[in-house]
Amino acid sequence: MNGSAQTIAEMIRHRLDHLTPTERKAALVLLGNYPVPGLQTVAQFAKQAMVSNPTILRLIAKLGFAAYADFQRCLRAELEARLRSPLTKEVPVLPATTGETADFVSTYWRSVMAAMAASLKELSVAEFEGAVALLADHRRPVMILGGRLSSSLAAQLYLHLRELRPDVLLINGQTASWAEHLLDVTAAHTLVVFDIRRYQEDVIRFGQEAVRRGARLVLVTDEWLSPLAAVARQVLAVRTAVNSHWDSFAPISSVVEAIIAQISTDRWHEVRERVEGLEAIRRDVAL
Amino acid sequence: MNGSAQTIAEMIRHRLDHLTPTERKAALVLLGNYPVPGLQTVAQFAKQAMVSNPTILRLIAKLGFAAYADFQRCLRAELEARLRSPLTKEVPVLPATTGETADFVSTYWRSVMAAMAASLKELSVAEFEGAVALLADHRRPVMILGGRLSSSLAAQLYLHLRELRPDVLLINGQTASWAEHLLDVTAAHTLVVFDIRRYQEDVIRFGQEAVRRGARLVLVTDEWLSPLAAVARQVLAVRTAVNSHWDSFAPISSVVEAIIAQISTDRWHEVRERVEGLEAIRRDVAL
DNA sequence: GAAATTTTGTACTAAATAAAACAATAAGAC
DNA sequence: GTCTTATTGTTTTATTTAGTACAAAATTTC
Repeated sequence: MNGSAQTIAEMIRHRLDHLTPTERKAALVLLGNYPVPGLQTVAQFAKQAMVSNPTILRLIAKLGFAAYADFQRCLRAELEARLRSPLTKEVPVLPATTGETADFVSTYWRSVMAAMAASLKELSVAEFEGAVALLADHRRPVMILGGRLSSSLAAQLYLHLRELRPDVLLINGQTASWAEHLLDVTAAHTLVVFDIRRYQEDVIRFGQEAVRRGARLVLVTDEWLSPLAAVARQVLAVRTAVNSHWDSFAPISSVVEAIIAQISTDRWHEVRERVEGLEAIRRDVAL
Repeated sequence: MNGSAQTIAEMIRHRLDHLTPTERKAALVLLGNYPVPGLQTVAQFAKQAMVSNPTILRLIAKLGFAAYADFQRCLRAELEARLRSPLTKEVPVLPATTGETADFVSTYWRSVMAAMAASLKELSVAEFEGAVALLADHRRPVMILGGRLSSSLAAQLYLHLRELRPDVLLINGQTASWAEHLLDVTAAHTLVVFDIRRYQEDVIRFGQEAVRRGARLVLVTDEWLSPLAAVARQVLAVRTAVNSHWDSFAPISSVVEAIIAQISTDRWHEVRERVEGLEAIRRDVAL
């Protein structure tokens, strides 16, 4: 068996670009509601992913498994480790290194830091730089969209990016009103979507339609990858699973800040001018 | 099909005394690390439970399934529902030290992690717990306010806290419209303010006036402390200074999440009921 | 634009699996 | 202690399943 401690989900994400289009389709279905599709028979998995049986087998082979049964065994082992704590039980306590306290905040904090560390390892520098290039390009108007909970992250990017450049739009409010924004999307646009579990149908549809209209999509998502990963130009995936019933936004927040920081550094002369201009205006208006 | 409202685990527990000793043995193995044994083949399951194949099949039959495949389909459906829900717990992943790269993201990321680590040391557990107590108290309506950039953090707290309890209000929009909210503030209110450098005059005035009206103020701020610290009941201060022209929100975001996590854990029964109720409504409205 | 190569699906085979029939064992009744 | 019944395991049989060979299609290369 492959001795590495990484999950199959991570393996897939890592090799996603080395897969053929159809294989990627199947892989994304698996990640979409991981790991259930992989627990079915090859035929069922293939049907769900709308590919043929051999494609599934080829995918599994590329991941380094000698047989489909081995792959399933692996998935079940992961699942077992992951489900070990039932809902009713107390939140597991992380091992505290000597001298450190074991209160709730500290424990939680450490699990966030663990997620941050894991995210750093998994975040693709190439994807990140691609996203920065798109967002730093003033000729490309930017639209930003988030889900029900992740809309605060969309807001964070919006509020900061707006300081750095013009033509930034935050899509919020009722879903029904999104149609008008979609109508305005052109091939010149860059769309940033925040989509983390559970992935939102309306957000996904918006992203897909925007891509169909030629926009370039930057997707910020969690380790299980939103279905939008299939059509995104750049995928920024981080670890959000922490010691809580809710996902942590800290790693995502850091991605947003890192983008802002990189743009600020790369184009500091422009940015500085703009920020100073903004402050002057605020000062004047306040009086 | 069977009464699909209950899980297979519940079905088994319910019928445990009507099973033969060997069947019970198998059933308990299944419950032991549910649902993984049931996702294997009959032979594997039987071997793990140290019973014969037909015993497994008889057990499955007694649970009301016509075929083993049906039973597995059911288990997978359960699993899917369980893993998709925000009620799911994740096992935290611990950081693994690795060869360090020196690209921009990595460097930035490390400075955020340093800020996180510093924040953990400086964050007062007593202040945190006091804040949680205030926000968990349903008799106290909550108002949330953020500054120009930190309003995304206010939104984050609002979006999550709203999932856990009623009477949560986010103050946004134009400064001029804040007056009406201020008028509604009573001594029963808890006000949460996010104020980080550079501290905003209007936000500070709002906080001061709210305290004058008897509200209790929870202040979330940076290491340099907003002037509001003078009148705040609880001050949650974290390190936000990082390797950038802008402050990092990750530590603040983590404070927000830690509050949400603590409330979710402490009052899990209430919270679970509420979250399930919300999901039911969302499902219904979607139709 | 034709040839070569890669990608993907169809048709088939060999192996494993679920399920049934039957035999053996254990438990309980009288 | 023998008979009856309930319980469990062994063997066998159809299916289903994973896996393979090969052809079609799509893509790339020249």
